Amino acid sequence: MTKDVSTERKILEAAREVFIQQGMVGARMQEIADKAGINKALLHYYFRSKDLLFERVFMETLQSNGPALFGILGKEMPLKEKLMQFVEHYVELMKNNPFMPLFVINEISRNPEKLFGKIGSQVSQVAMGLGLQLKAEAAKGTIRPIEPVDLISSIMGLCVFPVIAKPILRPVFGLSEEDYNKFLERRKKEVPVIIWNYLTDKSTNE
Amino acid sequence: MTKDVSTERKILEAAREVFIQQGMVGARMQEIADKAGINKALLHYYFRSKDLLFERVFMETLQSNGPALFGILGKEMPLKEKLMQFVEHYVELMKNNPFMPLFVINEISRNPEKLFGKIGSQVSQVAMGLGLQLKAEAAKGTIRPIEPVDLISSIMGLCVFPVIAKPILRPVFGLSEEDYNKFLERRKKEVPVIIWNYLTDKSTNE
DNA sequence: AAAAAATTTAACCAATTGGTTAAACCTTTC
DNA sequence: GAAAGGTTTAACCAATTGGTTAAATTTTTT
Repeated sequence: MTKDVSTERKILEAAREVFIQQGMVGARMQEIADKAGINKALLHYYFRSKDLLFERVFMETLQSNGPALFGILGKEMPLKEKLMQFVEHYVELMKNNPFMPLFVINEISRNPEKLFGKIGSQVSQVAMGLGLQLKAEAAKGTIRPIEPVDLISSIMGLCVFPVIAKPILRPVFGLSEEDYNKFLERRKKEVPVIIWNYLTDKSTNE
Repeated sequence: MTKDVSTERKILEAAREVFIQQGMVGARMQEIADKAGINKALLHYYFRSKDLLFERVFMETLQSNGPALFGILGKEMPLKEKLMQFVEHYVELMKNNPFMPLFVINEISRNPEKLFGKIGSQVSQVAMGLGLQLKAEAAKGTIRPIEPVDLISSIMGLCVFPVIAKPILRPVFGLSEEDYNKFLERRKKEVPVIIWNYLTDKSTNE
């Protein structure tokens, strides 16, 4: 069954599922083999060790999503437009891969150095470009002065929390699955409003 | 050494450190015993199994922080005041326990049911109270109408992301430890501003 | 059809790990 | 000083798990 898909891909898909749900430590090679419809021997025949397999899956996960997402911030585009597009893409991405953010955060926390050499420099580049735009806009007086870290942390925090905290939020606020989905959709509109309000507000607090 | 501290407490402190840094799956009983300055036999003599020990540590973690923190939202107090106090406490709490948020989120994700019976109902109560206040203020026209989930998710997301994403943010934005701490301090002031701006802004977007 | 590569089977190994046991040794309590 | 409980030591067990091996079988390539 599904013979047209290469075994390597079947393994990678299976591994991705298991790693994302169980984490690197919790994942079992046997479970990955089962889910891929093969046996452990063949699994090791393709990817010599658990570490190598994980490395591959993790990097694929990042590379297949990171560039497109953060690329938005690097485009030549008005700030507000960037903001809306980024949030839309980011929330949608997480809606389709709910386990991803926690997975990424966990594994980066477990091994911060590994990451930076690979994709860190690209993101840094984007951050720098964004920084210039923020400075220029602030000089024109169209937005308040702000550091890129502050802005990106705010945007991502607003988007990511509802997803990673879903198991807490749903019972505490008594949300049905449908309620929760509405809530997520609301974020797509509201997060840009929150951020844009903040950026363009002239009043000093208090 | 430190003989006045009961062995039970020494174990719990050690276990807390190990669990928080390694997670439930990654933690090793031997490491906990070592860090507590005792041996594995005694460890099992006090807490029969890893599961029981973890249960105890996890609940202590929640119960020693949750009520005080979310209690703020339940107090009789102007919204803006709640907002500022909550953020101040929350960020400070995480500054002193940087591994806690990721730990809590992970373990709740691993086992959502276990939590709700214990502290979920209290938080629900607080959420309800907050909901009434939000409705009353919105009726008076002092803030925009908003659901408690939306508000709390926004506040917590803005506070928690800088902490859990620290290993990403620091290298990507080239922050020194000092820079990062300044950044965190900035959050204490800025998060309430972001939220309050959003709540009190009358303009419909675009 | 022959050669090469992919896949299965099944047994096996070594290391780790949660947990146990039993005897001895301290320390405190009564 | 006897009893009881806390603590150590050290060996041990069973289960899990990452990884290996070798031979047999199937599929693909040439």
